Amino acid sequence: MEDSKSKSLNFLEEIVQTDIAEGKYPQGIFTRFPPEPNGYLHIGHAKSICLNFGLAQKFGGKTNLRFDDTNPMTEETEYVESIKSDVAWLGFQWENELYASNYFEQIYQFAVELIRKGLAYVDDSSAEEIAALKGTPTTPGTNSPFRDRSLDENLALFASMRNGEFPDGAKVLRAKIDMAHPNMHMRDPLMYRIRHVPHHRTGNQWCIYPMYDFAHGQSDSMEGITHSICTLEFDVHRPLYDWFINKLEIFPSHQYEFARLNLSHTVMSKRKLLQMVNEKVVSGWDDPRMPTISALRRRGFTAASIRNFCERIGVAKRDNLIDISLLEFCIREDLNKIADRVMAVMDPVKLIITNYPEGQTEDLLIENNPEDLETGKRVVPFSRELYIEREDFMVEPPKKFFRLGPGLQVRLKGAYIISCEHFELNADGSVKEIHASYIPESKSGQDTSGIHVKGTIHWVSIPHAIQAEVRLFDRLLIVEDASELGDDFVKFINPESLQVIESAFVEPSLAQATVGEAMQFIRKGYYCLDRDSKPGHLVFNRTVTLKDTWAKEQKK
RNA sequence: UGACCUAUGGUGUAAUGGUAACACACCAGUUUUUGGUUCUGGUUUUCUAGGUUCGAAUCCUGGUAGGUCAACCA
Repeated sequence: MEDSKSKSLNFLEEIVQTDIAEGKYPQGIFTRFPPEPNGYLHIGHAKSICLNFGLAQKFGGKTNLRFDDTNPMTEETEYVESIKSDVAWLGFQWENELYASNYFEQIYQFAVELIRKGLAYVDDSSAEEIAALKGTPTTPGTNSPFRDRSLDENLALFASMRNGEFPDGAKVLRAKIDMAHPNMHMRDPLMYRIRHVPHHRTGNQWCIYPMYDFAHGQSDSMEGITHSICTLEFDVHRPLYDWFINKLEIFPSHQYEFARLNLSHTVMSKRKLLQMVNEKVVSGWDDPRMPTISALRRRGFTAASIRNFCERIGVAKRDNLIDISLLEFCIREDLNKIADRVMAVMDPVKLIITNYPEGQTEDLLIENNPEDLETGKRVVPFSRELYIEREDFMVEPPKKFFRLGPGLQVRLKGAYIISCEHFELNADGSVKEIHASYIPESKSGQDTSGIHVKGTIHWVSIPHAIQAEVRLFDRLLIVEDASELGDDFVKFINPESLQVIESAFVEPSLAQATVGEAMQFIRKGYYCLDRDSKPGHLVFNRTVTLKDTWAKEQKK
């Protein structure tokens, strides 16, 4: 085998491999990604998606996309659409697009069957009463006064529930298990509740809806899901998952749990993400600072980089906090190979090449990507007056400063070596303009000057440059671990998570940029054109900075 | 004062009773017309106490620490 030396399997892959080796699933393995359509997908979901689809792909199985739409109060078609497009964008194809609501009739029949078996009963108690009789983790619960209704009465009452004869909350259907069970989920869990609420798919067809525990396992089973993977908090649900399947004597899907993804410097809970949207701390679900798939996409992350990230974080059962620098590494790794290099000056200062003829323009050819010469070259106009980055010039440069300063030389990327002659200051002491002379025989690609300079800086030609807005994004929170933070987590939002540069200057080739297209602004970072761009007003998002060892050096 | 899950460098993940490794991060150096990239090297690890064994990160027992569970949410 070509990859006999391949990496060791994760614990889920081992389970699948063992099951296959034992011939447990001759029909092949089946997984499913089961989101509730009540919000947008985030990078934590991406982990689950990669796990579910990846598991099936690796072992020749298939994966369904199933919407867990059993709560009509919270679910909307809008979310269904965004979830589908996110999963597809991530690069996965589902075998079937399914909905738990497809199974409402069958699930209802399952419930009737359990009533017939004496394993379910209709309870007239209120939510408060049920909670009161439930006990606590350390004290057993008490049987409901309605627990011993006759089979016929239960059947009739459940049918009436379905027929809409009772208002919301008047009755529920419960499994008859054990009110003293040490696992709270086994203390006669609710199976059905009454909700006179239209459903985004079934409309007014139903007024009773199955609970998660009586829908998820049953849906898995009906679809022949062999390996139903979910996050750790469902671990305590597994005995119930198995109990229903057992008593119903249906296809035995099995549930396995893994630890959810936690990312440093961000929040992941739907509640907190929603809070930021509602409090307008961010501009929306796809504000590029959000950890949602749609935000990452807008920010310039590639699907490949996210898949790669999910691969690298691995999967296990212990709580984890992944450093966001790994995500940043993954996107840099990908973009380094595929992003064309261009020049953009964020904080411009004027540079005049004193010995370059006024009015002259030179079309320089500069490689698009030194990592991939196949990408060819582009034309970049050069002239007497340029913008360079303010931080690339220092009036009193320290020893290890390889850029421009009085008497210093640098190369202008793809152009000439220049020598700084003098500079002028504004009234406030800031640099107004820099005067330098160029060395004609040092032209990039045909340099006969014999001069070697330590630094190369980027630039744009003033008469040719395009003014643009640039949005610099950085880590959302100033704290690593947000898990301990309450609603006041917004206090810890990084004030520099968004900085807008209204007037940056980019090279003219960027007039042709398309929304979402990834590019590297040389020496600055990876960027993409935002959808807010309009003709005459380009808006760029910074996906991630380049690694900056100089900045690190300076902090020392 | 319950049930269940978990414990390996700074962060993750491997090692499936036989030399604790890989990635990120960090630190050096190399390369470089991006202080990017590349390449090389380095620092840093088995929660604890017993037990089984020729041999334990791995198996057993106790302890400790963290997490999950008491929605008519999923």
